Amino acid sequence: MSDTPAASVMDAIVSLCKRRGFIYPASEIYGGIRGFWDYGPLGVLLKNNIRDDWWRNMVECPPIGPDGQPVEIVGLDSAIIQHPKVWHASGHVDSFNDPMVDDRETKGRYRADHVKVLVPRDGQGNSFAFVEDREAAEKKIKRDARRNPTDYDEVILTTLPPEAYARVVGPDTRTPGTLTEPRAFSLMLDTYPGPIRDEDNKTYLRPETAQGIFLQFKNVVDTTRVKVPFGIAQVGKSFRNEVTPRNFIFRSREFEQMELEFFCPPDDALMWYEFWRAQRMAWWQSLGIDPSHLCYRDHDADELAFYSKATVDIEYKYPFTAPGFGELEGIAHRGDYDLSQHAKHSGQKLDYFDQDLQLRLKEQGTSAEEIKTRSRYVPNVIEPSSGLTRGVLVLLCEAYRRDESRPSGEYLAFKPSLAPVKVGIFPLVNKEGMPEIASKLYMDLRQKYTCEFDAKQSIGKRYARMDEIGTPYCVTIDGDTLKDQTVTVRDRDSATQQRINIDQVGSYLNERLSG
RNA sequence: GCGGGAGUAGCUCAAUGGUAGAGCUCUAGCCUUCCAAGCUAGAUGUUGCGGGUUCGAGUCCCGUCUCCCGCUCCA
Repeated sequence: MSDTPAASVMDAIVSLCKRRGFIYPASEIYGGIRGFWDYGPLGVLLKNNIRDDWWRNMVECPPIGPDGQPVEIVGLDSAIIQHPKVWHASGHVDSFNDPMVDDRETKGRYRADHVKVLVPRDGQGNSFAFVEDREAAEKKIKRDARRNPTDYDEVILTTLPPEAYARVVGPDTRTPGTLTEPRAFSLMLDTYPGPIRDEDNKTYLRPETAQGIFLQFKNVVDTTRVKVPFGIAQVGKSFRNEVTPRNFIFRSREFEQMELEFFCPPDDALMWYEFWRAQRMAWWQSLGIDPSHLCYRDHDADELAFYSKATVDIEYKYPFTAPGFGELEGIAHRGDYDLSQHAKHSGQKLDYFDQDLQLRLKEQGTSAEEIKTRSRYVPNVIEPSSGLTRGVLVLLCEAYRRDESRPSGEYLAFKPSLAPVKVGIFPLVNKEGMPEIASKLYMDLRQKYTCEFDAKQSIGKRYARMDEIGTPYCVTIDGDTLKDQTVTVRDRDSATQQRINIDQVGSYLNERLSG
């Protein structure tokens, strides 16, 4: 990428995406709607190409496991809307509803349940709030209230009645009464299935596809021949009320995820976590992303969800985070949290009887009692969860090139197999039999590849157009084709040409576009 | 949600309170034997939206929406 400032690189990418039909603002003719984007003719091709590659490498041709055998993964497409109890069981209703308070004076914002308050025991005078720095609050007590901190009790802000807020001094100010009352931030989008809008009907648009997988774990085990360890993969839309949708499609309120829930025996969970951690990085690199633009970020212990034993993010160096990185995929060791939660809330048994393990333990001479307890368990889950729409953004950022020496000035260097359009087919001149030959070649190639036939304007303009949308190859029929059946194939990245026989075009493309 | 900046053709941008423009793109035709060539013609605007001030508003004022930057948030 050039040394242009990050903002201008992003602006150029956003502009190119609209100009050439990759991504448009949603509802644009009505002024747009915050956090939503539409994928245009080329955008949907690019997105589908990433999705199909993921599906192929997960479900149809999964990687080879640690034991040398291909891992077993099946697909699923669950509903976006599920029973409301699902989201209580999963923890989303509680954890996605953090009450927040704002400080009108300092413009700070705090999670209300993280704010603690020192309240005078005799009820006289102001109270002093703090988040972590209790000493600062005590200092204010001594200096501003001229009292002893031991005269105060520590309470959580949310336990105070609303009328008490007027006498609370915010964490980063010395004036009382600047804090707003806690406001709930619901990070899930509500919906009311059924013709009558009734609070009893209230449920949510899923904030992740994963829960649908857990809900069908039992059905998949009972109705297909899978055996633990195995995975269930799903691609689909998810919805979150992000406080601040920002950075093009990076953080939007409707987005698309590619998630795998991999179920394994508790004893092997750490091994599978390491396995997927490596596999997922390898997959992103296989899409043509420069390894130096990707990194792992292990979550610190205090950052982990309470049920997670380990979580790592795969991050990408986006133009708007550079030189830092931003999240692309998370791989979480979720323990047995999800299945246990749903077992508890639904009253259904979601454990698994492991016959293979039973047999192995028997061979090892384990006691009958131990075999019994160890071969029935709630599987642990390793969850590689990636953003498909973030993947689109990453490939656009990664492919974007500036080259002033080119007619187009900029082009997209997608890995050929992922490019929205694979081949441009042009008659050099729109006469003398060339259009007919080009048209015939187009009709032939379109059976296998996304192709564009273009006979308009100068050849340079046509090449430039193809550069801008990232088409890796252009086949041109010229005067020589009429004499010796040869055509030129132009390579996008080098802008050089090669002359081959028209009959070899299919195999030429085959070699370069498969994988 | 807060603060700052911005919004004019598909894109990039002009226009002292006085007739809304340019370049590129795009379309049609001519021309053209390899990199946005040339010629001709054409299309695209309720100046984000809604009010107000004014004889007259793209321009000034108010509201609102969207985008960008910084906070905040992102189990």
